[in-house]
Amino acid sequence: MIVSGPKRATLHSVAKRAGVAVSTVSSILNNRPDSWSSQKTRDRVMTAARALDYRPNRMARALRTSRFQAATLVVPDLTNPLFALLARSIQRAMEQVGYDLLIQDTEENSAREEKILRDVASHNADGVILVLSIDAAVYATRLQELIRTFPVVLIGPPIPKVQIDTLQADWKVSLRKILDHLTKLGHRSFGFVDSMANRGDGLDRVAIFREELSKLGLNLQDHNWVRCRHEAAEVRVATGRWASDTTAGNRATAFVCTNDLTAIGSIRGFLDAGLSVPEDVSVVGFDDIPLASYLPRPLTTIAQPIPQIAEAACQTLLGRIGGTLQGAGTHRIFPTSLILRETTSAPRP
Amino acid sequence: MIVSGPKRATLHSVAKRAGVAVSTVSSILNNRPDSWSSQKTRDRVMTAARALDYRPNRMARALRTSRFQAATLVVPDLTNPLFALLARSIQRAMEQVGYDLLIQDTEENSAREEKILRDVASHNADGVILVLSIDAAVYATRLQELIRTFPVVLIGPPIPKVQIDTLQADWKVSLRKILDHLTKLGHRSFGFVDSMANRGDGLDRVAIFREELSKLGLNLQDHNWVRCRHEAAEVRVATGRWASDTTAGNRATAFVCTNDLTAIGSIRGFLDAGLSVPEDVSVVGFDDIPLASYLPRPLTTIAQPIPQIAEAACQTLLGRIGGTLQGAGTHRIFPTSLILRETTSAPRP
DNA sequence: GGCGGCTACTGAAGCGGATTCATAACCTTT
DNA sequence: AAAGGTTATGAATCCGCTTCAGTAGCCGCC
Repeated sequence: MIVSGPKRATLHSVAKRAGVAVSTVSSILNNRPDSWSSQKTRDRVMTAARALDYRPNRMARALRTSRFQAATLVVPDLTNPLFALLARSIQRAMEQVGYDLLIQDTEENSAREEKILRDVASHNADGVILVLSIDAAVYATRLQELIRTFPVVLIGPPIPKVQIDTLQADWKVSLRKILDHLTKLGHRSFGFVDSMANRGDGLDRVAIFREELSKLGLNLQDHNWVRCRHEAAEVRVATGRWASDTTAGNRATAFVCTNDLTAIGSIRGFLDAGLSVPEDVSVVGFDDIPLASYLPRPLTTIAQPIPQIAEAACQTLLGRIGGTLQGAGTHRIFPTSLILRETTSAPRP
Repeated sequence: MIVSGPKRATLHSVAKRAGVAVSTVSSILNNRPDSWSSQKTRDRVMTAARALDYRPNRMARALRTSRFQAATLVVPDLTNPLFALLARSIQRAMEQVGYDLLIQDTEENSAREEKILRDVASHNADGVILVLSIDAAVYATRLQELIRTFPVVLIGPPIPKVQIDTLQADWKVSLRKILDHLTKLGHRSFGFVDSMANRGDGLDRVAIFREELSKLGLNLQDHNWVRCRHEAAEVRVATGRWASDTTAGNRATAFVCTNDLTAIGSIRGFLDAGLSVPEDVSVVGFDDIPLASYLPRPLTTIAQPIPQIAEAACQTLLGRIGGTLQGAGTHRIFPTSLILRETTSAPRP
């Protein structure tokens, strides 16, 4: 259990063993494009490096190149499988290029989020991929300032007036797919469940939902708009309350939820209230977390192309870090697909 | 979007502005216990630092102190809320002491796990907290060698002959609690569902299960031992197969699962086969993930004290990193509690 | 008044690797 | 064989910070 083991090999020790200069070793090991050292020297150096099990000291390298070779990922809730999946994909993409990934969980706590955002530039990382839990516009000023000196990529909708790179799933078209599916089944009265009313794209989402609804000549009635601040816990209560509210006319026969966890909570709430899914209410989720298919009633939901989003986010961030990507913020939207399972059916006649 | 902003303040620039030496600034900002500088100088330095928005360059500090102030966490599956929760708790504990947290997900892939283990010491981190997905004994040699030069803490059962620090939940007592609860309900025939037959403590777990069972004069019959390599997907199939296997005598009326995800998959399998839970089979999980209480049938399960385990793991790791903890590996076991919900009931008469 | 003992601060040496630039070695060419 | 042109090599410097030996100034004491 001796933690301070034998001295690690350094460039210097490799150079000595190979009988060449430190700089020679450095340029050979990093195979610098110019300076083609002779094959002989090259071999000598490689052999020595291998023999000594040389690994560059990342601290020294970082100091010299002012690059950690690491990035930070900030998510609202690591516990949500969607973000875990995102984290996994991003980590995979990053490790391809030798980057480490730091993960910060804001736990959907805005004070914490603010703090993390303030300090994000003083961690062992060269840039950050951000998924915010409250409306990103709130941070407009801070972000504007941050990106001046630190590479940032935002997964979420663009922020007006802020020149930041963004990536997001196509919520509008997703909604269109959902509504198309539900109306074909015969639904005419829709509800919306928003588990994080203060979520980054929260307002945006309902707004677009309303817009799509209106194209069908429908609208979202207030009593069918169920919202609360957190995940499953509160959603369950909120949908339960909706279900037992007998006063409201024109009750929704199908609910669209902003994510799968919310959908699961909603279903629980409906069940609590004696409503069965999908017989009494249809429910559609968003994200297609792995669990969605293993629920007693496999969830109909929208799948996001997480690996692609992750990959693109990394490329963008690396572009900013390396300076190959410059200029105005880029914005990308990714297509989604509707996964039909068992929580949607025709409404009761 | 200018990423290479204005030059950040350095110790040197702060020193110049305050009109003192670099070393003075350093010792004041780190308020070194000795060297009580005069209040006057202290103020001057603080003011200058604030004015310049000075933040120590972590790369330089790391190089000098040969400490990244960061740790790695390796988990088998970030997607499992248990590990997400663990990651969150560890991150919280680490940030208390100014440490960053790197997260690596082995994705329950042993090749990947092996690779991660091999490279774990060459990342931007000072130590690692390990949760393995396959029997840790497999890595005995590698781990033995690793801890010679790199601080490691293992969350899981101790490995024979390896002097490594370990922490784990009390599986034996947990089982006792589960069996106690189930036998009181009248169950006499038990089954075991192991979703990761190759999981670190896998063998260990069945062995202890058998042991506890034998204390009650019972035993685990082979056809009631359902196992497979992965989570929900395979479990569902496996339990479904069990359920439809009519040839077996003395079929289990209650199943103990090694984790909640497995329990959820099992329930799904039973349901598929037309068995209802808990009327036909009782099911007990392990972990008490947040979702457990929101399932249509809230899950009876064992809760682990994740925050405490996380905290202790961090303390241990930091102790090794800082050298305050030395000598033989320490081993800690944490108490768990049985959470009674709705997936257990008396067996059919 | 010279000496030791303080206090309050300073100077300079690295940490390990990247990079620049001068020099050395080698090879053409005339 | 000397000049000219490559290419290979190594010494020096720097990155920003910590650390520690050390100095200057001051006080009190025999």
